Amino acid sequence: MRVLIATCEVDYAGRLSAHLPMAKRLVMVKSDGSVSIHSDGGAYKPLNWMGAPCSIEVENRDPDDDLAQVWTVTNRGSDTLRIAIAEVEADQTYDLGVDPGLEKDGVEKHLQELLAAHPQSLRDDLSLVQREYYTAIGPVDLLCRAKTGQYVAVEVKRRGEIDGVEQLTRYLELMRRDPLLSTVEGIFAAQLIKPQARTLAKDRGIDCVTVDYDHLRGIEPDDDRLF
Amino acid sequence: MRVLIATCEVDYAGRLSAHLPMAKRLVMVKSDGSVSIHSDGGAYKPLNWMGAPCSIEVENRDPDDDLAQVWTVTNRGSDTLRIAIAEVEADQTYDLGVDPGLEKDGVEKHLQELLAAHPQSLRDDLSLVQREYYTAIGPVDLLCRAKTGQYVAVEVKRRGEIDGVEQLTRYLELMRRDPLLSTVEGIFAAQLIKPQARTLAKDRGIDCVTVDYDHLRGIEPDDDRLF
DNA sequence: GTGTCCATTTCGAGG
DNA sequence: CCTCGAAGTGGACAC
Repeated sequence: MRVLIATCEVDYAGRLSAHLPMAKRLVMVKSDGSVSIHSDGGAYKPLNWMGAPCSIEVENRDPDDDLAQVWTVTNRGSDTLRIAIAEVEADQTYDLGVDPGLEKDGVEKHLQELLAAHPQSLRDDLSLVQREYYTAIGPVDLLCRAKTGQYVAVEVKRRGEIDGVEQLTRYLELMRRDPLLSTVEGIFAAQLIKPQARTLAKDRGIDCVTVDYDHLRGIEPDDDRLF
Repeated sequence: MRVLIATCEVDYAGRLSAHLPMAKRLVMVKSDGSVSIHSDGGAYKPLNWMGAPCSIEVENRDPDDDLAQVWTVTNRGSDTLRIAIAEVEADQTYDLGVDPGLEKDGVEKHLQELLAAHPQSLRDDLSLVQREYYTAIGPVDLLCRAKTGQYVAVEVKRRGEIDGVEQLTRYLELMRRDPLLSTVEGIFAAQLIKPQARTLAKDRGIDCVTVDYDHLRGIEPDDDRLF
């Protein structure tokens, strides 16, 4: 990885056009060729960038020139990033090796697994029919069945917002065209459900259930005998 | 801005849990206190980060210890980022000043402005009633009216996908409850419309129009006399 | 502050 | 390869 601190002006032309006036910034060049230009503020997102794969062409200018170097970064498409460097304050290259990678825990998939193992925590008369039940327009997170035989489709979200309700509505609409599932009900399950989503769900006849991730994770298989 | 190259192990606990094994990485500390940890690959997104506002507490360890320093970064919520540093290869601080900022051209807002100025390019009998017409659930990009008096709601996207059709559908459903707008029609306008979105729009009785940004931008005010 | 929507979103999974 | 959905999404803007 190469890290420059340089006074530069940047122009991007591609999916949109963008311009950065001359100022001192950090330029990061990764070993895959990707380039990102960071300022000393804002979030982690760079001001400008070019993702890999791309190629960098460097043009050196005369010492008398206002510009020391001009980089032209292009990718396979028609995107172009032009970095005009007036002055370089630092230029270091480091060998970081390959990163062993990030391990995550607590995302939607995990929540879905826990609910698939304990559908009673959604409603005590439910049992699992299938996880990732495939419809023509996408997979329903959980398909369950009540003791009465009634089918129930469950959409699982980490945070319950309007989009999730729309998604479940589409699934329900499609599933109900199948005679076997003509009366399928919907449950919208999330760790936190926003009021707007709750309102829309109610309007659509969909039940909302908030789930406690930590509590679910604490349920040991042995605890099932309590039912 | 402070830039470290350090062999470190990182743990994040907050909206999820995440762990990074010991490896050499770049640690960027911005003057607002935000921290991001980058590897030498992937896109611009860091492996882990903590956005401002946050505070950093540094604990120095014994020289004999396996760890040189342990940073604990916390924000106002309950998020915690723990950076355990075994070895520091580089540690530089630079004064970058405040960035003059990015100027963009070609995003959805511009497309919306151009279409507001030339609604005939969507359908030749349309004139603009209002841009950003506010409904209770969000703003409709363009509200237009045909020569017959018929109202037309337009949703503008850079790329037309299913979400955009859902969005316009929600607006239409709500607007039609208003007697004045009870027959409002919908137009889905984008530079590129994906087949699934086109199919869904057709099913909902919504017209699709693909628009050419460069061509629209080329229409001079004088050209209007051609109508 | 909350709510909604855009983004050069990035990222990953699945067909 | 594309398509779709999730993200610690982040960021802007209106209410």
